[in-house]
Amino acid sequence: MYKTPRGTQDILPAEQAYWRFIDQQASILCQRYGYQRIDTPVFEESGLFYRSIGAGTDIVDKEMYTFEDRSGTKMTLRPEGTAPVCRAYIEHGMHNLPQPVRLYYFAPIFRYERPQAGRYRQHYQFGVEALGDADPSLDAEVIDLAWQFLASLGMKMLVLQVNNIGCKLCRGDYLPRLKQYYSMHSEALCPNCQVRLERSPLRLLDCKNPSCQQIAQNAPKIIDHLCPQCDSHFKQVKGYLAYLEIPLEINPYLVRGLDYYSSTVFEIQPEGGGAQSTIGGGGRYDNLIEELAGRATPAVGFAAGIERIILNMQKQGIEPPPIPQPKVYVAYLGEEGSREAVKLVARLRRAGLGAIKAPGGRSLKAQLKQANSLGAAQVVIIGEEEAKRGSIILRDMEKGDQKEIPQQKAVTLLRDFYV
RNA sequence: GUGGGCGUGGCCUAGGGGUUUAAGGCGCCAGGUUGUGGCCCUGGAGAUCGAGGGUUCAAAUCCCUCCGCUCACCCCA
Repeated sequence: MYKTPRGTQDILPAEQAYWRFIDQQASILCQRYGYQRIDTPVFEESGLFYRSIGAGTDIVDKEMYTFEDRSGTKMTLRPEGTAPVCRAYIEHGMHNLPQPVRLYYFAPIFRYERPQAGRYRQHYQFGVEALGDADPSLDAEVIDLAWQFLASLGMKMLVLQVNNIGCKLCRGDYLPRLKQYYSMHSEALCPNCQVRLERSPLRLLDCKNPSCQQIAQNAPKIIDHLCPQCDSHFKQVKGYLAYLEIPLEINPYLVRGLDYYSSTVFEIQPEGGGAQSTIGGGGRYDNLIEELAGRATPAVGFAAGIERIILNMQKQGIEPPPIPQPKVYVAYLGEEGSREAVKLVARLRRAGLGAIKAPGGRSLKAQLKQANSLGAAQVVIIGEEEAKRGSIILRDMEKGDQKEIPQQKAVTLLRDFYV
């Protein structure tokens, strides 16, 4: 028997209410904030991700779904959303639009990882990107949007962690200090961190290994070594967030796993969340577009994992609004009844009212039983006699009473009921 | 990639060598008289007990291998 590939899942009708709800809240909010939807291809040339996410990151080194197409071009299933949006920004000359350009996406993401709670090989992310403006208020806007988004879903007890990981300038000064400090403790570092020391020293700070964490405690923090510009930027972002009344924690160890981030970075987690608790994160990537196209374009963005959001909604007992089901069920008896039922169901549907016809060849009792378990509020019954008479029986399932009415009145009556 | 737990009808579970022709609950279908739901009662369909191999007179039950699911590490959304 065929099954969903490892780490993927079917989103069954029973779960769709969550997805509709989240999708709706996201697009309503984006509209309100002036972010426009963009959809990019599910796969891109592999190079885009190598150059943006960075060799040496887990994503690029071991998590990408890469294949050659028939022409021999290396393609990769999108492992994150920012780089494709930047590619689109460049490709379509969006620097000619009023800056910043505000975009959002809701798209599947692919990473070859061992699946576990809240982690999938195909998962969905809702993300926003604001490209073409370096103003700190834009950082705050993106964080605010992220925060309001989660709040609009009814999520509570969220923690926002913020850090600033500096620009090239700060790092030029800071990284040597960091490396120097860590070189003194290199024997005590985990094997991973031995490698990080050379390849991505910043990420030494957020190693989860206990002994590494101890070392990190006394390590110089980049937050204390920001250049005047970054320092001021960070202060302003914090200031704006205070005006917006968004509580935050400064986490000097927060470093994101993608190389393109600079300056502001942030993550949102549920309070006391365990493994895979991060439901959203983002930050500035002021150098990414320049690296991809040569034109300096500051930008800031955010992305949230939908599956993790749903997981947390369920943990918090949040129920999404249900997806409306047809309220009218048309039961019938006999061939004549079936004909009339088909006609009536069609009339109802064309009038914009949800209706379903009973399956064939069942007793009236069975039909009513099904109507009940489908949650129909009104059942139309067309027996042979009613069919002859040109009438129908309209049964209110909640009250349990019914009346016979002329067929012509059915749509009108049921429409009233629908309102 | 590493480690733990688990694999019995669509779902949840019982059974841990012979009394099992694999049991129960949910769900599905049908009946409980003539054309009427929700409760109740009765019946039915539906399982090569994850796969392959081995031990044994006898395996869902014991052993091995593989596969899958799941949780955790790593990393991330």
